[in-house]
Amino acid sequence: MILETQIANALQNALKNLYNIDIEADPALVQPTRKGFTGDLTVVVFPWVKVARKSPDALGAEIGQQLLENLDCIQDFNVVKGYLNLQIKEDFWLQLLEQESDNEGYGRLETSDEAPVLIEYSSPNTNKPLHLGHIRNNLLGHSVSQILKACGHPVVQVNLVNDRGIHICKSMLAWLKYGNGETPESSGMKGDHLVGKYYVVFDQHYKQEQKELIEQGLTEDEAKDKAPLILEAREMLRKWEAGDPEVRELWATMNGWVYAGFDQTYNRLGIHFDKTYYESQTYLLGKSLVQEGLDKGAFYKHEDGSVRVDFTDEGLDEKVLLRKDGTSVYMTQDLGTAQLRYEEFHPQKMIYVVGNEQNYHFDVLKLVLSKKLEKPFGEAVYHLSYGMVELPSGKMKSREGTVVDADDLMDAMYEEAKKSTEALGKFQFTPEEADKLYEMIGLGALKYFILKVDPSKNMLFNPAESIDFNGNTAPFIQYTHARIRSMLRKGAENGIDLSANLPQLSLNEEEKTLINLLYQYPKTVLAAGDNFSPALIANYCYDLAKQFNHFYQDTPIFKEEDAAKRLLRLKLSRWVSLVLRSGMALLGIEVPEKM
RNA sequence: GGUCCUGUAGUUCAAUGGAUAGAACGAAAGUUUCCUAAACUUUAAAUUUGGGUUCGAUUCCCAGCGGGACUACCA
Repeated sequence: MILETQIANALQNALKNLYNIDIEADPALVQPTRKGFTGDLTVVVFPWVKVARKSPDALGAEIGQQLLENLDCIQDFNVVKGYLNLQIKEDFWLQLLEQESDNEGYGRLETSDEAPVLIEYSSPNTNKPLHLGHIRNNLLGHSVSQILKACGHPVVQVNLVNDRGIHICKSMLAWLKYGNGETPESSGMKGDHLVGKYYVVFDQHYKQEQKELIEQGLTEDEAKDKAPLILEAREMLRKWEAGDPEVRELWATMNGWVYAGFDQTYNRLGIHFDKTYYESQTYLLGKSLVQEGLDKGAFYKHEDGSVRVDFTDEGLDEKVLLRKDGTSVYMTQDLGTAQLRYEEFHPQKMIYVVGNEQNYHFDVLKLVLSKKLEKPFGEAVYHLSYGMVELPSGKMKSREGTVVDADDLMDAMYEEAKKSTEALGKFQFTPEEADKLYEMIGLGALKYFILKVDPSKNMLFNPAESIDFNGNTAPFIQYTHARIRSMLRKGAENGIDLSANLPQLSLNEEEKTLINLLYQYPKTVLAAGDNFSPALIANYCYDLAKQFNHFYQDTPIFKEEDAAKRLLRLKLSRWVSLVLRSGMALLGIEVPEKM
């Protein structure tokens, strides 16, 4: 941002001096020069053409002349149709290279001591294993956390596990009836998958019962409501809420299986939480807030006994906050956890990574907290709303069995990575090295595939086509990194000292383009933080790797006879490898030394 | 019905209101006695339609058409 800020300030002065125009010295007025034009940075002068009463070309020339005279960093300028293109002195680029090419923290700010940003993500139910939708959630949450840290914010990552409710009772009941005491140990099944299996078993039997009842003359709705299994499940939930020891014990056991399974999946994905909340431990808190709102007259008791809030004047509907039987709904619980988190962490911001199907819910949550309960943290609530992962057949539906299981998908990616690596047969890896590499490549490809898409947009996943390893993918970037690392090892073997200083020398086009691109990295990290968008980092890494490969293709390094040029190119390569590693780490993706 | 989101090459994705709309996959054609060819080069191929605002619109506004979500005492 150094250049942009300097130029923006000089631009402000120039416009004032030349035409008595006042503008904000906004660094965003200075943008990278578009490919195909001469220059490094560009100012668009159209906005001031009218006020200055000059032609775009004349205006650009006059401003350019002022900047040239007043700024040391500018070498030259040219004007094309109102675009003022500035060329930066090579000295600036060379100095940047000398200063930053071995800085592993390049592009990252020191953590400040401001109030933390709290980010909730994952938020699974304990009645079924994680699927592709959860993967997008988890990857986004983790990556945004890393990006915010890199922007200097203290971050607290939290999970909220929905561990109670009718859905869990369904799995429990089916296991009691049809499980024959099956456990993860006895079946060799991962705990979350085992519990998920009985959730499906429940649904199958439940459907069968409904069918029979309909044949006896009941309507579909009646059958759904009167089937013996659902009555039993409800009874079980009632017992759970009453604290029945047997039900509670089974609940604890089966949830324990699920947590063990989740932990494996989380570990493999490389994510962790600073704190995990459980709905069973927090759902009561919300009720006191609902009471508080009732006392204040912010909510009202409907004639059927439920507590509701009216937002018809905000263009929304009325929303139930407490069921007529006094039990809590999702909203009740979210009110409580928000309060709890505020008291525990006093965060400047509370980010909820939740799919866009819940936009309405979070509009209401925020309104209730800020407008109705007048909580100081209401405005801190931020819904990081992301798009659905769709299959060619449409949305994933767990009940219809059209889900892509998270563990299966990771296994498949590993196998793909293994297959491609073995097909190339380039290196002899030990079994341990190979295993690590396949995991790195397979999961990298998966993570990148998901994170490169703008979070707010829906995306498509086609299970029939495996995720690519070529083109705009993680393996492409990983490969570029590995290549550079290999060069650096060779350089070290040949006794090239990368800490030596560069003499005065000039840069070729390829080199300058690369340095210019590396200069963009810190800005990109900040932009990714402002927009909560790992996609910006992913696309940056791809551009950098692509540009490096282009450079590498026709620029000799070890064969270069001029030792100074050789040194420059190696330093530049090292810098690229560090930034690639740093950027990929922000996405939660590791890069190999060899592949 | 109401509210909101969305529409870019055959396909999957890019483009703070700025220049000639970028990539990748797929298709066609090339590059290896040379630092890792999971690479590189070249070709063909796109802004849903109609208005408006603007010096300038893929981007902002309005309308139509297409797709999706929400509109639960589920989460």
